[in-house]
Amino acid sequence: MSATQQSVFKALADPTRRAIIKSLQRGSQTAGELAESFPISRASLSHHFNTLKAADLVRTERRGQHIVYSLNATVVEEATAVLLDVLGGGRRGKGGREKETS
Amino acid sequence: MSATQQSVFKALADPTRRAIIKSLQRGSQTAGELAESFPISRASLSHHFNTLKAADLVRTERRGQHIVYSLNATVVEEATAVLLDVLGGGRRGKGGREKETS
DNA sequence: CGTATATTTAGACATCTGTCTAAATATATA
DNA sequence: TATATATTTAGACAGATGTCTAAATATACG
Repeated sequence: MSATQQSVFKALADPTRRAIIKSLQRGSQTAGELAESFPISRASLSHHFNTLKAADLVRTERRGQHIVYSLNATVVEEATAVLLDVLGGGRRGKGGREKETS
Repeated sequence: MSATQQSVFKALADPTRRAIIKSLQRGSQTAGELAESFPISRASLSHHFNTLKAADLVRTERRGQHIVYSLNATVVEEATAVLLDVLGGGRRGKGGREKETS
């Protein structure tokens, strides 16, 4: 399954990471390709990649010297579902507390 | 309109604040009522309220000594739309607001 | 007015976060 | 092997975040 709900929302809280996600939505990219789109050091970018990987929002695959990043849309869907649940009217299981998968 | 996209995702990044939002989905509550549900001080809770208000995720209304908090579902919907946009394959919304409203 | 209740603000403090530069690791290729 | 390229890791640092206690503010009521 995915990482914790907490790690996903934490990852989504940074604008650079949201931009990375959005960029990957158009297709997989190597770390170097992504780096060309962002005005921060490659080391900082790598740090963001770690956060995104911890949330399972992106997957990686080595291709020669390069590492290819791709979006894991399933986790984005799960985050969407969490928000939709808040909107949904919430007659959840008989007065029971929702299990907050933090 | 709503606050920045950044303030909304920042607000959603904390599990206590997500729980507050979820609690308010069942109906408006006073600060004191909410405080009974969370094992942190009222001062800390008030701090979270400020973050949620900054994101326009909640609205307040004074009722006597009490302050009533209610969910602003519109902003939750907007956050959902941002995530759906990532999933959607980049179809543009009318109005063309592609700018990252960080 | 004076006191009780409800909530927020102020100040402090430890921890987390995003960034950087420098160094390390991994792969490709001459 | 030696060297170049790609990416990550290590260490440092300023600023943000979440929490607390104590004090301040706002309203209600005797």
